[in-house]
Amino acid sequence: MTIFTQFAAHVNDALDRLVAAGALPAELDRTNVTVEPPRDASHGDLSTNAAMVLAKPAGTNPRALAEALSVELVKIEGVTAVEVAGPGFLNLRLGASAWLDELRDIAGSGDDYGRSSMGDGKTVNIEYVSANPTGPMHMGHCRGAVVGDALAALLEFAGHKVIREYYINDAGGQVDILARSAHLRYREALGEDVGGIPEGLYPGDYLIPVGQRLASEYGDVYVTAPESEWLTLFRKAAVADMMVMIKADLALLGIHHDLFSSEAELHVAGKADAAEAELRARDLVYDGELEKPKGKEIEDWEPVKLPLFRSTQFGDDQDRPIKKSDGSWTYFGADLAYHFQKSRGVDAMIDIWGADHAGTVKRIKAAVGALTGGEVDFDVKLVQMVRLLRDGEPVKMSKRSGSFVTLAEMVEEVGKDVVRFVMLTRKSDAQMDFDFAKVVEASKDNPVFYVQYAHARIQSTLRKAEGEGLGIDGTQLNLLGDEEIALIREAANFPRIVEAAAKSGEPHRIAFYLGELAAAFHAYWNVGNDRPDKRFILAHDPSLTGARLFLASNIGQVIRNGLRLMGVEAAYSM
RNA sequence: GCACCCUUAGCUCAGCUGGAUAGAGCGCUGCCCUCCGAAGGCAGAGGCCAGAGGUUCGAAUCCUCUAGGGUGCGCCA
Repeated sequence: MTIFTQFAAHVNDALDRLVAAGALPAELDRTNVTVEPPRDASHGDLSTNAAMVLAKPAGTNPRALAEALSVELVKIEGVTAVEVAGPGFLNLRLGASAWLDELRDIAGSGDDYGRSSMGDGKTVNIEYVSANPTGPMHMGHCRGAVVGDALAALLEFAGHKVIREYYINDAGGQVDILARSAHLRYREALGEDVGGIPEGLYPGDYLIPVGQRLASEYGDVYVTAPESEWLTLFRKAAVADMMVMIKADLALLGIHHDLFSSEAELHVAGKADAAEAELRARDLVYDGELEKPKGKEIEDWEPVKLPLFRSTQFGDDQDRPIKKSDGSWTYFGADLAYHFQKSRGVDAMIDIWGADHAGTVKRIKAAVGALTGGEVDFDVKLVQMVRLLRDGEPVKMSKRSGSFVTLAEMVEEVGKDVVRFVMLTRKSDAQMDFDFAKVVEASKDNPVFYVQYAHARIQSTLRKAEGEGLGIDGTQLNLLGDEEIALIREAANFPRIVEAAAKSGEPHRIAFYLGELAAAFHAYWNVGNDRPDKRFILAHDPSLTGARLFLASNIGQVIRNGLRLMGVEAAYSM
């Protein structure tokens, strides 16, 4: 229970008393009643919109209801003043003890401060990364990976049971190309001069060891054999190697999935057929012809009869095929089956996709909704592209096809924590720039540095105090004054931010919140520049020092909790 | 042609799912360090929230249209 939920309950009780007194009808919908800190701190500690929300249905006006409610609110313990303001806001002022209690609560909860039961133990499957198993992770995958991972941690902290899943696209044409590329490297490993890598195959050097492994395992058995004899075998081996590489890349970012599911195995298990049968039974799949696509000249267009999903019923501009003319599954068809399968036994599913797949969101949501009968919440979160810059100039990609800035290179240059933090400093549906020079700058306009610096400053202060024989003391918190309580007020927002971020699926809010908390801490710190009596360590006053160190240490706790949700290690020195 | 995302201070972006006088950093202006708390601090200027309608006690936030920018759009993945 936080200070906000606690007083929300008190406000609710006060409304009950008005109902009991006959001043308010009993059956009013109170879901829109909020008890929040006002934006402007001068308005008080807490603010409720109860009078404005309830006045109309109660058949009265906001000001009158506010006056009546204020009489009840002043009776609440801890409330020192109630004002009716503006169009009918009720602003509450709290005594210092309410905030000091919250500070004690931070200390008592420690790593669990901010944890919420909002999710009610519901199981959420979150699928993210799911990069094609054809090469190492590159920077394009990075943001989705970080956002997905942070969201998973956030949902877990907010009371959900979370399954982190990676969907391996190991059944499409691109893994056949991978197999052929591996075959070429295999021949190369056996001493053949293969020359350059032909157009249409993956040129990356990372396939060389795959070829070597295949060579040592099978000798020259498959050198001249027809593709049909080695394709499946090589594909499987190459995909396995790629996944080892991808997992290693992800580990560099501290990302570990609980579940890796394979598209190929899905087909073997007949899941796609089952999904198709289900959809046909509901007349959501039929055999029909596709229209010729607009806006693009296609020379070899021929109408063909295909099994189509009725996505136009759900707002798509045309029905979409689930199988190709050769009878194999389209990506959409397989994806549909995949979602059908993973919807079993979960309460909600979230996919993190790159914005380039935006066009397919509608149809997959429609299909999943139809297959699950709307029983499972399903959301697709799109992550926009990242532009890589260095000192404001776009980073040049190598001209050679198949070459890109890899995730490993990014992490190597700036570090895991910087990559993770920066990727969370924008709303995920807005594009962002990642400037290699700026993200490591030690200055105030670099939020990574600014937040870490606050934490490091707190820790070094605690170390310094210890060196002077002064320690944390939470027994005389009443020595803390208004400026210190302002800091507690900021820290106390953390649980609300966690819930709001989890509910909206927006982990970036944690990053921005930490920036604000750090700013509040630095501001307080800076008061000590001019006024030595406001410094944390006062050799002549161990009691006040102890109380302030208690405050500082718990601000540090909140920063750590926030950083942990982002997957970032807190710095203990800079 | 169509779909999705974006448009808030000179620049880069927040804005707590509809609340009060729209915020932060950078940049700009003016002040503030002869070690030990200036990789900084304080104050100020700067806004028709792209535009137009609508919804209601109340809109940057929700709906519709328009204009810009981005991404994507074959049975690819």
